[in-house]
Amino acid sequence: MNEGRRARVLRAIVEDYVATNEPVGSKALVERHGLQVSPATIRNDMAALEQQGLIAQPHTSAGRVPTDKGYREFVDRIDDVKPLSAAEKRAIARIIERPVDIDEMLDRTVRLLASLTHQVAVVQYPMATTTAVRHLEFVDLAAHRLLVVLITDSGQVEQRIVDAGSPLDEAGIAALRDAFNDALHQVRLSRVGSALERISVAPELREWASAISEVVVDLARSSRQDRLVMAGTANLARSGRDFGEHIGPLLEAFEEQVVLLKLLTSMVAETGRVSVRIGRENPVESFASTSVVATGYGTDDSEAKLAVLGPTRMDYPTTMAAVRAVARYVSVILSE
Amino acid sequence: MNEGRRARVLRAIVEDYVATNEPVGSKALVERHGLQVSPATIRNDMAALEQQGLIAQPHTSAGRVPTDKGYREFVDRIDDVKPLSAAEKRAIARIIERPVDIDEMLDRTVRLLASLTHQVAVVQYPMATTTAVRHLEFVDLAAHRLLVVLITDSGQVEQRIVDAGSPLDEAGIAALRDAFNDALHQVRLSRVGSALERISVAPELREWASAISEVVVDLARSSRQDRLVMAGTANLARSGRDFGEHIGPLLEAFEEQVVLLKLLTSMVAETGRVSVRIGRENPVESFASTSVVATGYGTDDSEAKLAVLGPTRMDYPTTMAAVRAVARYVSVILSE
DNA sequence: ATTGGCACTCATATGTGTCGAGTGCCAGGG
DNA sequence: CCCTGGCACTCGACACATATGAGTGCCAAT
Repeated sequence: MNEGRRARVLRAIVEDYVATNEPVGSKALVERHGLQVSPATIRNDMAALEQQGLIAQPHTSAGRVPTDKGYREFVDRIDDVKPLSAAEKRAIARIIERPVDIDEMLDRTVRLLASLTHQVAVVQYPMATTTAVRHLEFVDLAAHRLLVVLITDSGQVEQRIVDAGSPLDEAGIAALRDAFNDALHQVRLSRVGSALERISVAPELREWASAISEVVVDLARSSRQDRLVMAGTANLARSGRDFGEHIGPLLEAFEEQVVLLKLLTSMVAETGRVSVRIGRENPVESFASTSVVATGYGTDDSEAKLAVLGPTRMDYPTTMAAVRAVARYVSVILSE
Repeated sequence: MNEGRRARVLRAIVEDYVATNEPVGSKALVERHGLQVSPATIRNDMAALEQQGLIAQPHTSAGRVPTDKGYREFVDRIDDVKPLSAAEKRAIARIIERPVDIDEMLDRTVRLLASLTHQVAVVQYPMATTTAVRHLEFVDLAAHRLLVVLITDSGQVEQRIVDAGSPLDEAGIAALRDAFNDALHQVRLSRVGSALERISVAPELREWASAISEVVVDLARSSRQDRLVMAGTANLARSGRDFGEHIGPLLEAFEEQVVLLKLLTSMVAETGRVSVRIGRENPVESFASTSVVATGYGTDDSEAKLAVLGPTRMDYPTTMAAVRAVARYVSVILSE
């Protein structure tokens, strides 16, 4: 039995099924793909593929459909990711270039990715590991409450409210502001914790200082890293059938950013490499018929992930190409 | 023909239809609602109601279904909004109280509203009209680029990048920072524009100053007002059928925040009053079978809107009660 | 104004038969 | 050993007919 042809058959089945969303039979296969053998031969191959668990038939005497394992095989065999068309490349460059700020850029990026792939796109906020504290600002909100604003030299701004019980006057705030800025100016986010250990303030400010320290450490650690932007949920409706109608739990999972974040970080994907999780390969039950195509982006010192989510019956080559291309463009822009 | 009973019949039809999602017939009505008349009588009433365009039948010899106009009548007749259960009230108080910051609070609020109503919830960021500038911070990002951070005394933080072509050194940044903070400290957001007219800087900083001014004015004007938080899209899947399967355009509209914002602001709703738009009453085509229950929240000087979106076939009393209650609680918290 | 009776409508469910795509298997040929 | 053509078989999809019953509108009687 011809080994190379069997691989071609699998590829053909995946492609046809993705294109038509109908189980593909032996006859249609030879016609649409110019295979130089008879349908009967293909049937034998298909029987073998089914034996290996790569394809399955929805019911007796129907065509074959790829299984998760079949898609996996298919994806693993893609060696040269097909490049995007020139038009698409231009679109990417045009849309992403010259962003107003980070939020704006991520927003555009995620929309772009969604519209390129016709799927749901997700982008994680990037965090620069070399990012350092630029400035801390304290704003007196009302009695007992202080707004802490952390500005980094990569242009991120984080804020949180601190409430330490005892009142605080203008002079106190000024003293704290100076103390913290002295201690933290130009300190990397990853070192904020240790830098704060040797901060010294007047005794009556101790309580506030420790409360603030706690918050600042927290801000520095989780700075945006735990946020996601998403777009393209409307595309879910179009490909609704593909999820076996279990679209509800999926939408829920999408809203639960924690789940998505976990999923993304669990996909190792060193930058530049596109990794794929297919259907039940995902550790989440509601993703049983969902695939995730993810990759890292950003520069060495500013790593984050972006991904596309869609039905297992998805155009993997195109999606992977889009994900890779967008990640590269964004990385370039970010490194400037 | 008994006038009062006819109103009761309409109410009963709406309630039953909302509960069962099936056209309701004359017989079932008398049974489920203990009306002391025969089905034939109800049929006469129904004929009259249909005459007025309040109800309709999907096809001959099926039960009746409320029309948009019917729902409208029903909603207008709700005088005393039924209060929430004690348990629900406690849940609201517990979830919203003691927020870490505004973002956190709005996030919680919108999720709460979604889970209370089992619909999609939307909350607009509040803007205090009396809010004033607390501090402006300029961060040097790279050559030619400056991050402008605006901090208000209500604790909002806004940022944007300015790029004015010519380089700028540390001293220049410091000069600008001082000039702008002098001019704007404690100035209300609504007056930022005029306050900036009389700012004066060294000639070589003119170009930068005007670029920055433009950005700051923009920040002050649109400060967050144009952002929405949303939750509960998963609920769309559950009530999918109700939208006649046209769920796609709906999801699109939901992603297009501009549309939603316009819709919300077009619903006059003075604070404390819950207003309802039913189906085609909405000026947006894709909302043909969607209802919006909205209200204002916040204090006098800090107005914004929140709303619940769902199928026209929606439990209006409960939804309206939830919207009103949540708006009140949030207003109280905000005013502190 | 209300009621019971009655004929009528029509969406839905159920059953039956046909059709055809697709399969598995087998025996024959290169 | 692999490929091929042939053949019987399976079973979903579709069309069609029929039965069911909820619900209606109208009318004459109260």
